[in-house]
Amino acid sequence: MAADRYDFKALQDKWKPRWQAEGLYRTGNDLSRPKYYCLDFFPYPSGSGLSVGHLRNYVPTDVISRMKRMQGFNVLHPMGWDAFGLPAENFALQKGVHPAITTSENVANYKRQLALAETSYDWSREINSSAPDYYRWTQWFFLLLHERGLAYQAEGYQWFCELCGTVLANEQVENGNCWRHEKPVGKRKLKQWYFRITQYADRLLADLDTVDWPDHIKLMQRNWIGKSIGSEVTFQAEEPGTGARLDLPIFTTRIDTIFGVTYMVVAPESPLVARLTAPAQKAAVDAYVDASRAKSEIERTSTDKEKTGVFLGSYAINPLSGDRVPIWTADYVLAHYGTGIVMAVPAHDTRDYAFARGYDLPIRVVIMPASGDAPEGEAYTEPGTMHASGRFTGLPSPEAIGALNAEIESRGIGKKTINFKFRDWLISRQRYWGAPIPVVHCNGCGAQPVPPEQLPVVLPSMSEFRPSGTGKGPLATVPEFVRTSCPKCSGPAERETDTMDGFACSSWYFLRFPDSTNNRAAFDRETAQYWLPVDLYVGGAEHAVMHLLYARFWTKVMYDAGLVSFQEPFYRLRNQGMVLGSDGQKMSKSKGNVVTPDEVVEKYGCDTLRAFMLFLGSFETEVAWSDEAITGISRFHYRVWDLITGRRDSEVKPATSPDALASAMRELERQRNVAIKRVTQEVEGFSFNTAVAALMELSNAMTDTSLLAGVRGSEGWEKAVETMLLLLAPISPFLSEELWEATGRRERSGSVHVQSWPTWEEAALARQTVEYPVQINGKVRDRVNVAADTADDALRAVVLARENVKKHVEGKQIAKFIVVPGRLVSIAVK
RNA sequence: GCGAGGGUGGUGAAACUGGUAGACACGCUAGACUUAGGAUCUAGUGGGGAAACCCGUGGGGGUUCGAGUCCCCCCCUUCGCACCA
Repeated sequence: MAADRYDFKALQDKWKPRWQAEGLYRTGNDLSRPKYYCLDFFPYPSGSGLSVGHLRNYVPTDVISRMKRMQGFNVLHPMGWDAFGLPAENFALQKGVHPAITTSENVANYKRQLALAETSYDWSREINSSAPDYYRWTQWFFLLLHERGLAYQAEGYQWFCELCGTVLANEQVENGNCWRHEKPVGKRKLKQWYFRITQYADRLLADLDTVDWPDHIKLMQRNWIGKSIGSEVTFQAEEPGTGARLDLPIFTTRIDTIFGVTYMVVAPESPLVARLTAPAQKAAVDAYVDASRAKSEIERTSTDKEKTGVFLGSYAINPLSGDRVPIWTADYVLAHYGTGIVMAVPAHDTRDYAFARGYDLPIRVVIMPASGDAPEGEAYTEPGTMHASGRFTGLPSPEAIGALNAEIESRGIGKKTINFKFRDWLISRQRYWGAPIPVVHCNGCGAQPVPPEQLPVVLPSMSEFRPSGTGKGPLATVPEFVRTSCPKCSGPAERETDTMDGFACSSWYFLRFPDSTNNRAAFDRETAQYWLPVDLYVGGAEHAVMHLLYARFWTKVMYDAGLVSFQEPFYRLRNQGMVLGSDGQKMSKSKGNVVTPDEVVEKYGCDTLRAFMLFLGSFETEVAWSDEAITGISRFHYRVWDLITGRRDSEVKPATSPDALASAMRELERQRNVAIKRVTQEVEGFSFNTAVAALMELSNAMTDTSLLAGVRGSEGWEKAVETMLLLLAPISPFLSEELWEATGRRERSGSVHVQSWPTWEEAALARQTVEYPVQINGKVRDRVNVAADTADDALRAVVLARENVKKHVEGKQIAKFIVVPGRLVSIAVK
């Protein structure tokens, strides 16, 4: 038998090198077997290393990968590094070391810590997005998007933090503040590269129906895309002074309220403001426009703030009612949504209502509620019956929308339109640590893509790469990088000096793992065809929109280009909950509540860390770390050890009768089958905490049984031991392997980790006798034990003969007698 | 404000399509063992009560033989979005 006492340290030292030598975690190349691609979100290897919080997803995906391997799947479970990007660069700046160096140090630390948890990654497929042989292909995808008209350059306002001296990505602006300084940021107008993701809006929306993702994530994407169906209608305005006619196109989802328009609003940023301002109003309007530009985004968008605006001094004609209404500018209208111009209907829009009340503008009711009168003191925003709306009066408003759309279309002044809230993806960064955008600017030929055979455009090694704050990236200061020749005319030209958003790197990395060393293509089509889409994708909900939307977009572009045959990259998605410190707060160095895998493995061992990560609580909810609760798992491992190594054999007592022994063994066999079913289904269904509980129940049942003489060594006992170790293998790999060996099984059939996953028999789950609680008028009054196959009539007779039942039924009428098979008996009396 | 989650013992949590609320643990209580340990084992542990019973899943109503689960109203809380016309 094995060592006397469970010694996790010794087991780790023993098995780690053996498994490595045996190549236990290498992905199989037999493409005829069914595959399972289990992927974790692409991590940024941060300087602070892993806390146990990071293991909240790495352990569960590892457990599933291990179970799937045992179930006969060819499993791809890889890991790589999202090493390009602002966090990596900022960390390097802070340390005063080149990001290539900090990145490789951080990666080494991450790998060391992941090894502590014995995650079964196939490290031969490791990738790093900052390596030239990776970003070469990121650039290649840029060219693909460019070739398909999906990458373009345009002037745009971008967040700019004066304190950082650089532009910021949208995701680095939190509530209008810079994430590093918590100071409001403004916007600067710069020429930027964009990806035309909005062209895929409809498909990004529709295909959400085809994937197995959490509903709230789908919802967040739907809201982010923000599809709204409405109408575009052109109003006519008169330019003050010249009297020239000006088109004022507006977007509305409520064209049925168009007869209620009492004024128009143009966003302050709109160039139309200047043209529509009458000389008498110029001073006031200019002051207003300047003031609103100076406002921070929070001030502007806060909903409870009073709405402000200025009359331009000009008027527009409502093409349907013929009304002449004043035109205002007000910053509650956003320049970038719809046309940046709004028809204001105070009677039926809460914002217009608030504004109209503030500036004493007329309110005209044109929709009546189905019952009663229009509400006083607020806008009526529900559908209703058309009122005071010319020939449309009397129609239900949803019908009127169709009729009005037909009307404006036939008159050529508008049409039904769809609008989206989200915008094209701004990908240029005036930063150093990213994939250079593979474009060359030529005076004669304009912006030219770098020919694919010239990739990668290598990021030059620089010692001074601090952002300049000039709106030009650090690469602009490297003449050898900038100076080049035009791929088209061969004349002198300059390289683009912006780098790509880090999200570009993570938009295709899942395609690289199946074929991570390919130097002829980003991926091999046949291999990709076999492995993709990803079967299970696990990570934090903070990427609900950005990364998951971008990756879906790239996948669809690849599909359109005929490169892949699937339209969605991630079939099944799950988000883990956060692990808080034992004080219930987010783990952070400054709070001193960070728990690292290092200290836990040192104190309790890898198996206990793994099982405890699963046992903490349900997978998707937030949980607090607990130093006390982990002892429960630790004890469980000790108990399993003692149970199987027979350390408690001295306590064995003879069975009271042969019957008692036989029925104990039957019960053990039932429990064994229950455990197989529960662990299998609960791991599959991400209910890891109850899967661990199921193993504890099996262990408890085995403990009870093992104390009877004649159990140990019996066939039934050996089956139970075997099942226990197989079910435990994905969760506690060291303990199960050691016991597998100690019981002679490894010698016969190899590692526990290469065994077939056990299966259960449905018939073996049934108990021979069933205890029925008896409810009388909803209260449990008695319990009866009967054979499981007792017929309802016989059961009724047994129940009614019981003293406790008689007591409650006597002298009353039995209105109902309900038997829920295997569950309970319920009697209704009156 | 809008949208989506969530409120269950002293604690973390279980509970399939409406079917014994609290599985599994932590903690606690009592006992055993003892080369005295923050170890291990045994028993108990939702609250009240000697018991019969009564009460109990945020609060209040309802449907049902039966409600943590379904319906209506309200409170608290976390997370998204935040003037999207």
